[in-house]
Amino acid sequence: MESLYRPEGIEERWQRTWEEEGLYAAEPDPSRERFVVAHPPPNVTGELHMGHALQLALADTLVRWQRMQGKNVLFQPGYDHAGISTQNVVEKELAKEGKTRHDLGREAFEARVWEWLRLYGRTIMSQFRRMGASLDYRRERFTMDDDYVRAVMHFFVHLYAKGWIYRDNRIINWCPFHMTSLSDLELVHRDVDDVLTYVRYPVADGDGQVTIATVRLATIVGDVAVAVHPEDDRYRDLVGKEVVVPYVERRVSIIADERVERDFGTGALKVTPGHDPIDFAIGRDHGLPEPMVIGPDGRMNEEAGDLAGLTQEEAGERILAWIREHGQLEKRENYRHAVALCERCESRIEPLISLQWWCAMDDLKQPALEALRERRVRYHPESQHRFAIESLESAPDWNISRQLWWGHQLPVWYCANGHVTVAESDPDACAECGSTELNREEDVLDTWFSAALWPFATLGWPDQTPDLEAFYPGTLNTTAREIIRLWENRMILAGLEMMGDIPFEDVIIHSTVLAPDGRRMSKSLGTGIDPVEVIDKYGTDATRYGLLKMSSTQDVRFSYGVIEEGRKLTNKLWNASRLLLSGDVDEVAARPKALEEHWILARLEAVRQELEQNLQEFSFAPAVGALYRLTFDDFCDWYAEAIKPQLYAGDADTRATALAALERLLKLLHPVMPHVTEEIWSYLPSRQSRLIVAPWPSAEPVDVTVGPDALDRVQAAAAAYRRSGALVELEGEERRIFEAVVRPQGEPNGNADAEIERLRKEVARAEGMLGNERFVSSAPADVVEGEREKLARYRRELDALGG
RNA sequence: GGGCGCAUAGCUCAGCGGGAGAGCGCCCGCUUCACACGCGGGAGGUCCCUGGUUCGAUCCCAGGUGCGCCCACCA
Repeated sequence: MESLYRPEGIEERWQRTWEEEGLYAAEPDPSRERFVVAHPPPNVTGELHMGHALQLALADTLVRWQRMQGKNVLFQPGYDHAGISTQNVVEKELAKEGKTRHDLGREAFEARVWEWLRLYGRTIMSQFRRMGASLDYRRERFTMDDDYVRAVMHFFVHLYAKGWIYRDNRIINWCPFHMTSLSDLELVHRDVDDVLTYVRYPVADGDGQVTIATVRLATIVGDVAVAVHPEDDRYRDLVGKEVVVPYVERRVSIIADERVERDFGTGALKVTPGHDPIDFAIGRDHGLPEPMVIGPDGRMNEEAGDLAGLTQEEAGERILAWIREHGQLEKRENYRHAVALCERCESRIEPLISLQWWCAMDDLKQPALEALRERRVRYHPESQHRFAIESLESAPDWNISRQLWWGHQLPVWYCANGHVTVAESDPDACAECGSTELNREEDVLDTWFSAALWPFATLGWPDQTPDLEAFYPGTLNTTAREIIRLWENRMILAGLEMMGDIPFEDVIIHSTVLAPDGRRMSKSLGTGIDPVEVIDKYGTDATRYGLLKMSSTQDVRFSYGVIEEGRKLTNKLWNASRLLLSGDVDEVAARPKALEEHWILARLEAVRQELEQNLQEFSFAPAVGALYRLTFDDFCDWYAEAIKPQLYAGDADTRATALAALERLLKLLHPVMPHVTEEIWSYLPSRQSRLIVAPWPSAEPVDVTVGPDALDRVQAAAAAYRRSGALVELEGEERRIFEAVVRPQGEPNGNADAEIERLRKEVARAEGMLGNERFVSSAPADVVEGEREKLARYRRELDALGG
């Protein structure tokens, strides 16, 4: 064993060994309690990023801990086909060849996606392995697997039969690049500099005018009304009258609607139902026509008359010129506001009316809301639980159709007579008229529609498989904040609807890892840090440690310092075991006799409890902090130093006990740092199995006759001596330990006077507090008692120093 | 505009009613037979501001300031 721990080969070797020996494998076993984590399936085209790395570190730590506790663990891996995202990647490939998907046609394009995936996709699991993630890789699932597709169709047909899936013409978010609708959750908003134009609409049959403000002049030709707030005194008399829309010179009514903001612009809103969500809602309620003047390509269409074929910008300029000529321009002002963009291509979203498939949420979400309110499913931290409930309560009907080619095609067929047939597999004839001329709906489903089934479709559902029986409902899920509405909530409602039970009990919403400068990690900003590079440099164990240590707050800045801390911990542990494992090693048995031996076993037990408490509460940062202090301060700096004389003297009991202590330390560290601990474990003569499946220490009761505070006096004396040369008198075992640990460090710096001075100040402080009657009478008894004990100890130490 | 969160040592962050802490960085001393990627010691802080509660507030409450993330149909 060399003195520097080198993780490279060791980590890779254990990852291979664990997997080959089947130690990640999960099989149904009703005799054991289960622990099931359906890990979020990454995009099939994806690469490991810091969010994945943190997610894996958190989940795998819990998984390994539970496995050591003897639970039947299923840690489920797999991929998501990620509709629009994957299609985007392959279309970019095609673009390099100067082709579009339309050049290939749908079938050839789909074949091309599969081919691309065969060559370049599904590579992320090897990176998951490098994170040490103990997923049952034999069970890898893909949301486009035949069985999974069957599950998705079953889900759709079920919801349709209940009347919860319907088709309707509504305003939707249209991406003119991808030529598809998008849900609200697939948009990003960004501030842009725009111009707000104030345009006068003359009142027909009379004097006066109404001025409206708009940033989209081109949509004027689609205006069907002007709306004002019903309680706006400025316009009260005009409601019911008509105004003339500029350029098209069409007469439209002035209507009253509460959705109009009185404070914005002039308080008058031009109503364009075809191209604005609010206008659409107002239009529907007032029974207005819904002309669309912008086509799916983002250009003006035939409805726009002589503007047809122009871009919106060009059309806007023509209209502006017309308005100027007619003296109807009031003013133009710069205006910065947020616009909606496609999250994949950042094209500006066109709101337009389109015939789409929808999933009604009102009934579907009720059981999920109940489960959340009753806390049968719990989000952590608590603030996210409230957010999850609120966002589910307000969830609108879900646009589930996408005009893409990559995804689950809707199981819907149209016959020549216009009837709709919905079936799990290709129907021979129309369910209504028997027509055999059937055309399948071309749209595919929103990726999240299939993802909602992940916890049970991965187990063979809709078939009643042994796996489904054994591993549903699951236990835990981990995810990022922005995924709550897209995925977590939908898994809960799908699980309750189809399985009659929740998919998991706890959801950990983990931190967002920001770049070291506090900005978002993103490739486009150049602020991303590749976890694989971090692993290459520091090792997987150190990276896991660092990520866990960072994970305490909602948003964390990535810090190499914390990863480095983890690396030092692996190195320290490595060297401590070199000390304890050198020489003749033949026995591992806790036979504590000396004070420090009892003490370290008590410390290990105390930290075991602290660790369990922290992990149960998903408080990872305090957990790894406790492990660090245990290893460095307690195990190495005190215990190992204290036993050195006996160790060098060849005392068999000391060594056997030391190895037993090391064994327990390795077990506590293993969930966080699996590789270095398994490597050291392999040198222990007593080992009967791999550390990964060794029993958690709680199964081995330790005789704790000496408390964790047994070395307090020695440690205080050592601190005083090192700080000032003050020699507190110690006797017997305490003196022996003091000399073993402290003396080799050389002579102290200062002199005893400084220590005496410090102790006097402490005595004065404690006396002051205990002399305060309000404190003694109102503070908790244990606090007062604690102060008394401190005072007594300070006085004793002062006496010992002759102060 | 809404929600959530954060402001503590030069940096990254713990602590969250009774002594202000860790890691890194910095300074000093140590080639001590596990580790110099180490050991020991040290310097360094109106615990963001203003009020309130309390015998006592970095910690609880209210308000303010600054920052971050998520969400959002004021055209």
